[in-house]
Amino acid sequence: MNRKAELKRQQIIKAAYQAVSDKGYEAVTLQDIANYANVSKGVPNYYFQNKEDVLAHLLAQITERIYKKEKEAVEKETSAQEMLQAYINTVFVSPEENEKFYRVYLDFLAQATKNNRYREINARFYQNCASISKEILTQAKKENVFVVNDFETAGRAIRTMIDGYMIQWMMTGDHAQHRSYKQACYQAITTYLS
Amino acid sequence: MNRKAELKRQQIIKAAYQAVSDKGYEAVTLQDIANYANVSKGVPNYYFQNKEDVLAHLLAQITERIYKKEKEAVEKETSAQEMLQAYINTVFVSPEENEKFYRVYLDFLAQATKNNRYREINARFYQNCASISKEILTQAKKENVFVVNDFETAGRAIRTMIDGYMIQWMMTGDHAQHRSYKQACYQAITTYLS
Amino acid sequence: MNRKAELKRQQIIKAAYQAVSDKGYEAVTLQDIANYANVSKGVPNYYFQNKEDVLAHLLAQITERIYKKEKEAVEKETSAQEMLQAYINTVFVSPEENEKFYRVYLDFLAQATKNNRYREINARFYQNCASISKEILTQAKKENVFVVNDFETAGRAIRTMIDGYMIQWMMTGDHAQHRSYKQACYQAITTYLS
Amino acid sequence: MNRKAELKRQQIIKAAYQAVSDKGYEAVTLQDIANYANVSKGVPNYYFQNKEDVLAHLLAQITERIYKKEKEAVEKETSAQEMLQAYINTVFVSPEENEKFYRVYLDFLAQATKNNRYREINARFYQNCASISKEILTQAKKENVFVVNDFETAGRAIRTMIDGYMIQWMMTGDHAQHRSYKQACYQAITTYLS
DNA sequence: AATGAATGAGGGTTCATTCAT
DNA sequence: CATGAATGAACCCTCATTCAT
Repeated sequence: MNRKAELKRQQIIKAAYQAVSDKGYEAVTLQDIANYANVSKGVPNYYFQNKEDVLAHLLAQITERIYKKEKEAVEKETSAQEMLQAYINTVFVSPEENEKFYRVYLDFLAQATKNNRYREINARFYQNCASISKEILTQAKKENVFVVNDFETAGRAIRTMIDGYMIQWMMTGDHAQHRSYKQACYQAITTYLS
Repeated sequence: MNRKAELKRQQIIKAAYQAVSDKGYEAVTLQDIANYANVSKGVPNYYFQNKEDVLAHLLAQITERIYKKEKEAVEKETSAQEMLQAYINTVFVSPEENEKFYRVYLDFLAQATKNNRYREINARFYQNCASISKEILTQAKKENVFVVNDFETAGRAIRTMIDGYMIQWMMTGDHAQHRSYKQACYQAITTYLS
Repeated sequence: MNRKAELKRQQIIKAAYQAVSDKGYEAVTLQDIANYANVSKGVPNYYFQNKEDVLAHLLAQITERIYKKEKEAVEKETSAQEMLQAYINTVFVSPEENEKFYRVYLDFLAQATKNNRYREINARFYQNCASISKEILTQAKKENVFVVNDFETAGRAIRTMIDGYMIQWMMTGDHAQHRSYKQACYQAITTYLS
Repeated sequence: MNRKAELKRQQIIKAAYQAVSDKGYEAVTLQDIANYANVSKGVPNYYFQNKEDVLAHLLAQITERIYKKEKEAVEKETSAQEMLQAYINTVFVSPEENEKFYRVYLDFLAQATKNNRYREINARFYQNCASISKEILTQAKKENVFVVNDFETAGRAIRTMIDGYMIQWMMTGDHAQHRSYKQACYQAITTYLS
């Protein structure tokens, strides 16, 4: 039975992702989430403590998924250059998906400044991202491509540029510029690492 | 009379700044703003069309102020190195002020993905920031310190790193690390430009 | 379940009838309606789109009910004279009921000049009233009592006098004069038709 | 000085007429009235006790004016037929003016069922209207055109038909039908009196 | 386990009224 | 006299949450 409950929770979180992406973090209602999940209004409250609890689980899940996708993509490659490229490609996957994810993620970042639960979830995400950078940089060192000693600092810089460029692209509101921001991001990172 | 009204509007915007910083964009109420301004509930609506109007004025004002401060600080200096240092110093002015500003600013960035008015205000801010970078890079070229040809791309990279590092620092929630993030940011920019 | 909901809607409309009759169309609040229905504040909004929706349903219902009552009463009779008498008797049913209904109905008439939805509901009511008059006049023609050829004109005249006398009686605010206004109305109509 | 004050009051009442006619009794605000009168927001409250006081004076004034106009028009004529015709012509003066006046007047009638002050003002208006009818009927008796003994009853019937037809016309919302309702009204009255 | 009716706090907004200037 | 800034009550409406079924 616990198995069934977990499925239901997944269904609700998935619906919440759609709902928040479409309506926005502040505009979304539990009714919206229930509608997207094709369940009745009381269900989200039945499977979660309250609205914030649903959204916190959503944040935890989407950051976890994104991380796994990025990690997988990077680990498929062998050379440092390819790994970095794969990383960036997976982050800048497509205008549509990026818009959807970052709309939600930006809302969470904004909330996280006042909400410790969100902050902690995001901290884990950052750590995970750092581990990806570390993998790439370790390989780069082996290959003697980028010679970086302080993995932590460089990893932070990489994520900084990814987030920074993504936000700047989001602010343009222009899908057509997605490719150029992606390239600029890749360029900036390699320039930085060289 | 118009003078007095302008002062009142300032008072309300200032109160809104405090209120949004404390409660967050979505949680703040007109009652909160009125309370922070020590006026009655109806006053914000008397001086502004509606809640969004108050907040849009707030965004416009804080971005404008930040820009002017940064510009002034940069223009006081003569060498490119000092200009960049002054820029970063002004951006990373203090944990307290940065926390206050970026709490509000992050909220607006999140909103801007769904609200054109905010998006436009932010676009102007980005342009202004680009003009500061340009000034620095122009001087750098003269001095032959950083040799950058594409000012736009480099300017974007600079702002990207500033925002990126600031957000990462915000997510730590730790005032003590402010200095180290500032240095990392400076380092990353100079590394990138070299 | 739908059955239950319909009952609830009826309950709210009935409460709205009382509330509007007591407080007036413009003065009545959703809170009033909720109070009269012995439900909480949110219920009217749960069963209806908004306040106007409640009131439009109220208008539609009371005009429909009045019409049906009048029609039934008229169709019970056989001679034209009796039919007319029954019509007038049903319209001028009692000071209490008339006061209640016309308080509400007058409010709606006043609103109808600015609100198309109300105007249309009233137009249907007028048509229904005209059909009653037509039935009476058709019978009268058979009996050779009143010889009227233009049913539409005469029907309009009948309703005109009914509404006109009723409003004049309302303005007296005097229940005791109800009978005399009813008689005057009947007299005026028969005089007009002869 | 009292003279000047009276002028100001007139100015406000006139503005209130325009404002109520345009916005409706329930929608009109003191700000609207002040705007139409080209005075500041505080003025209506300065010259009248409160909003209702303004509106009560408005009702008293417009009914008085209408009565005087009707009376004058009737007294210009000599024969009973012409007097009645002049009466009806003055009442049904034009679609525009009638719509303006009756929009306001209907609102007042609706209010009058719950507001004694309005009721009394309207009662005086009805008396005045009755006196006009009486004049006409007196002349008619002299001429042996309509032989009516009970002036009060007949006068009431006349006003009933006037109000009734006017309201029915208002409900059509159609300026083009104004003429036909006027004729129907005249016809109905003469039929009734014959 | 799931529903959805019901609650009621709290939001933004409007506006009559007051009152210092 | 006149202004219009300020007040705050009251409106409609939304929605998270509860709970009987």
